[in-house]
Amino acid sequence: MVEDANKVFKALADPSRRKLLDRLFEKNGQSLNELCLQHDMSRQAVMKHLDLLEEANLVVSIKQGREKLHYLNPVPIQEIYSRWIGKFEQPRLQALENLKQAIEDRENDKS
Amino acid sequence: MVEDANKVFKALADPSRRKLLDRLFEKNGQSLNELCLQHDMSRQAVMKHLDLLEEANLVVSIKQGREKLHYLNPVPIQEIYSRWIGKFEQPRLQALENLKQAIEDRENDKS
DNA sequence: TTGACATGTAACCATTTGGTTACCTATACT
DNA sequence: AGTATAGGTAACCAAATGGTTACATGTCAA
Repeated sequence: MVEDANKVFKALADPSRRKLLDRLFEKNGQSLNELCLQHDMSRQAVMKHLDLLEEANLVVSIKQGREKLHYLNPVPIQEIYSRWIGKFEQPRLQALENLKQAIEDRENDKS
Repeated sequence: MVEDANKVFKALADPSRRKLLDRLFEKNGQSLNELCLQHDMSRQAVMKHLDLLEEANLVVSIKQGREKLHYLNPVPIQEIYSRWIGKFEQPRLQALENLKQAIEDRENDKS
């Protein structure tokens, strides 16, 4: 599966969708209606958000009778971390050092 | 500084802005014009993206003469990871552990 | 089989977003 | 002083986004 990082980032960009992930984190396998109870918008709006989360592969759903149960899939988040975010963490201290140095240089120019 | 996670997520949601961060990762402290050379859009558009990155505190800039130099600030990304993303990773490792255990159990049943 | 419930689809709307062009300001170089 | 260079502001535009309402479909249970 070639995961589309852009879809994941876009999906994570909206607070309502992050809240949905939070709710699923608290209780996995909730139905659409169940998730709607905690969100102050129409069922259809919640469904749209869930669709985006599914397209980003952050949520997996299973139809069970007339209900559709939603499960968290943490893999894309982990992939984003290791492939994209992690590389910023390692040089973090060095970057801060460079920043500090740049500021100090500027201060020296003033005096 | 109470960092606004929403601004960070929104800033990271656009591929052009992630590319800007990537360019700064390769070479820190670039000027606006320098960054424009690698992006197929107007200088003003790049500037807007950099403004958003600054508002999200992902980039810090310093005016030096007539140039404005841009530096990467990895702190918000690290904070997002530890506060929000990390909590999804931990259960994932647990899930993998469970899977590993299940496989080992099955292997033991065979023997 | 009929009614209630859970989900799906479609049309529509306001606001945000990501880009443009045109013009303005500030600094450096001769 | 005058010109080139680097950056800033503003008005504008098309498309994407996040929501709505109205209606349709599928499933359970009496």
